[in-house]
Amino acid sequence: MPSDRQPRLRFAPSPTGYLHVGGARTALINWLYARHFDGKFLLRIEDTDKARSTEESTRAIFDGLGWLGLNWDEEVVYQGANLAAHQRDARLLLERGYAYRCFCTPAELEERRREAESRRESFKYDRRCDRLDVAQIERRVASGEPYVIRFRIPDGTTEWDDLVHERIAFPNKDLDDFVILRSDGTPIYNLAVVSDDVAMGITLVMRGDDHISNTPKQILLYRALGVELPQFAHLPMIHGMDGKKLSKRHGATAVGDYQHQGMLPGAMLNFLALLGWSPGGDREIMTVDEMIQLFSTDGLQKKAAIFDPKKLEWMNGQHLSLVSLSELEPRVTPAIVAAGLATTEQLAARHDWYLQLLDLLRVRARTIDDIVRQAAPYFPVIITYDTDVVGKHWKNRAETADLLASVAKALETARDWDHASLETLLRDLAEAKGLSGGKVFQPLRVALTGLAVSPGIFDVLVLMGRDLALKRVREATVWVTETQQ
RNA sequence: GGCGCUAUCGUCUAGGGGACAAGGACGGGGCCCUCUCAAGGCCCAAACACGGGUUCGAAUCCCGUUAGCGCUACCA
Repeated sequence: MPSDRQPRLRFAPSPTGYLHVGGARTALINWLYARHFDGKFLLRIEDTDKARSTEESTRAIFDGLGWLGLNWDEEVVYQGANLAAHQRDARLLLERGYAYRCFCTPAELEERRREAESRRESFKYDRRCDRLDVAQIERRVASGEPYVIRFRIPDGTTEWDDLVHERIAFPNKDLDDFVILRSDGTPIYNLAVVSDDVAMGITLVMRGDDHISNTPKQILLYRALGVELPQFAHLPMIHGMDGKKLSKRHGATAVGDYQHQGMLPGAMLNFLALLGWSPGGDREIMTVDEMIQLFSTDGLQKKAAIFDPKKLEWMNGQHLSLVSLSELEPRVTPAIVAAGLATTEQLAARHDWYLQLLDLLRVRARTIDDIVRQAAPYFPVIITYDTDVVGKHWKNRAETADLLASVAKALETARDWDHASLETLLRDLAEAKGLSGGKVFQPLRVALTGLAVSPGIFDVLVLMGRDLALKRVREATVWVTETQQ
């Protein structure tokens, strides 16, 4: 039984695009299994399709996995490098009589497929080349006629106990004598996968359930090769909101897209894990370590899950507040710098202040981009006033200009620039003017931040500092005065 | 067409014969808190696809139907 060995799992993407969220989910579940059961998680790049594989895609896979923190335990295996082994296995199967040469050309096959279709029959290779006599085969091979190697499907039924589904069975009569080696000597997917999985000592093959129909073919290959079978687990697909397989038209499908949208890797992992796995009960928000600890194949889902970006955002907001500031800082800083608000050096020079700012802003942010947007007013940059907000809180320009001028004057007199003092000062001002707190604080918030959303107004003042705060209020006063009709 | 997989609120899910007039979360609606927003608290609407069995009893087990999805290459 595979269970008495140390579990060895692999994630085997083909480098033909970006790291898709579905792929990332598959990688994550493999990784969680390996980490929970103290096994090994390996990475294999399936680059045998030279035409579609690119180095850029390979890098994107590394980057995506790296960002998510899904580290692999041994050197990356490139399938293309195992060509000789694949050919050797194909040869072996031919010699042992499990496979045979087929001289039918792609054009002939296509023709027969079309005929079958017109007769509304399903096409299956008719094994005509398996009936060729030895002398004829030798003659055709000697003449240099191209041929492929086909695997001969035996009679019977092929079945296995899937870790996610239960028993899955395929009558062998429904299986086709599939090609394992092309006429140019390169291997076909199913052969390459089995050959590599055997070589890598994989004990559990966990992949998307779009591979279910490949599994009986692969099991037959394992048997013919005379090697021990791994366990299989087929994970459900991820669909878009319309229930169709997640694709480009659903918007962001690459892991990198979410990285750039300001998601935290921990939140992404948490969200992806819950798309097809549940720890049971009502548990939802988890750190990576908690997921590893809680992981169990019992919670694996059979049903395809729909990717809901809304829930991802919510979850990211939860993680934004949950992670330590030291973990958050390096995620946010590059975005702050990229937005031109400050340089890394400037942030380092006011480190305590910066952390305080982050701590205050993260409460009401759902993405890192939200934090950056809200952080802008605290840096000496030009801010703009949101039109909707102006219309709401600066409706009467003359009154607003008057109010802001009074606020500025009051703030100038502040002896101590701290929360308590400022609160006393401004509440007194409101009372003197016969206004409710909100009538003063809201217009002031707009003046300071240009936004309707911010931390408590006194925290904003303290964090902004006397000079910048006063500058913002004076500038707002001028702006209000100049824009009134 | 053939083969396979799947089926609980709009979405992610709990549940695995009696604890279910089905629980949690996102999203939606409302209220509270409050200087705003977020967070938080409280409340509301919202689901066992359908039909047969098995059983004293079915969301749960079995069969069928339907629907969705996947595969059906000298792609991976």
